[in-house]
Amino acid sequence: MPLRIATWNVNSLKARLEKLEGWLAYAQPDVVCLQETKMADAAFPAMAFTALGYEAAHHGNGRWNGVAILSRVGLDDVVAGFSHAEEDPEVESRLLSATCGGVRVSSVYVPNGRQVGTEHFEAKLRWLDDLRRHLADTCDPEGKVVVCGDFNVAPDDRDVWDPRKANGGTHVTVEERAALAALEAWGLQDAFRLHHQGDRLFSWWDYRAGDFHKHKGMRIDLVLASRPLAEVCTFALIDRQARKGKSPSDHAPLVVDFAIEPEPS
DNA sequence: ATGGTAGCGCTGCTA
Repeated sequence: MPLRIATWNVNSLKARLEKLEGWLAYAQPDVVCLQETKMADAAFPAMAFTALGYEAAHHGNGRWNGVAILSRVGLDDVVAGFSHAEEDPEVESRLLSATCGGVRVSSVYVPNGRQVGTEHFEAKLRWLDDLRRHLADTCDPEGKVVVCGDFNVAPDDRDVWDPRKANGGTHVTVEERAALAALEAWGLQDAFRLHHQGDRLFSWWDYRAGDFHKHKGMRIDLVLASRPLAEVCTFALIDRQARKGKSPSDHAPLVVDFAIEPEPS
């Protein structure tokens, strides 16, 4: 059995818990990275996941952001935030790391950036660079490392519904793509692209204006894998079914399989 | 079509 790792921006764990529970039973992931739980740690429904066989860790402050990792192959050495916490960017709770079955897993929720040219956009670029530094400080790219989450960057024009219309907006700028490329240059590969080369294979669609049904979205949810894992990546799928039905998240989950045996914790 | 929807939580912010 391969090790199955998934990532899903659930856009409120409280609103999505029932849907997530059903999806876990259906997709059978070993490790799940969640983003936008919009929850405080005290409200995290750990018991719901325990009942399904998952250990869980959460890092959230309440109303916005919030990340979690669920694992049924062990959950050790949990760390919230960056290794270098000079300016304490972790007030926003966008990064959580843990070792699961011998894989160093990070769940990331990269800042949206709002508008190009604003302080929020600059903060997004700094955050991506902080993530690169954090990984370089704490991980070996020749080891088993995955960085999973909502990167709020569409890696290239195939990942945007209309590159011409998106031009000038966030998620598609040269600067954001360069920051993502710098992460990859450290030693990570976009696992989805190891198995799919097509365009318009999106993971997020705006709730507004019926964008999902117009196929107007972006691929911004990624699993980045170090070389030893990328070499044994056997499967990758964006589960569009989970974006349908009653009360969906605006993101679909991404599922990736690696042909490795989980190491005991 | 510079609109539109969802979540949180109670007013407007974030996405």
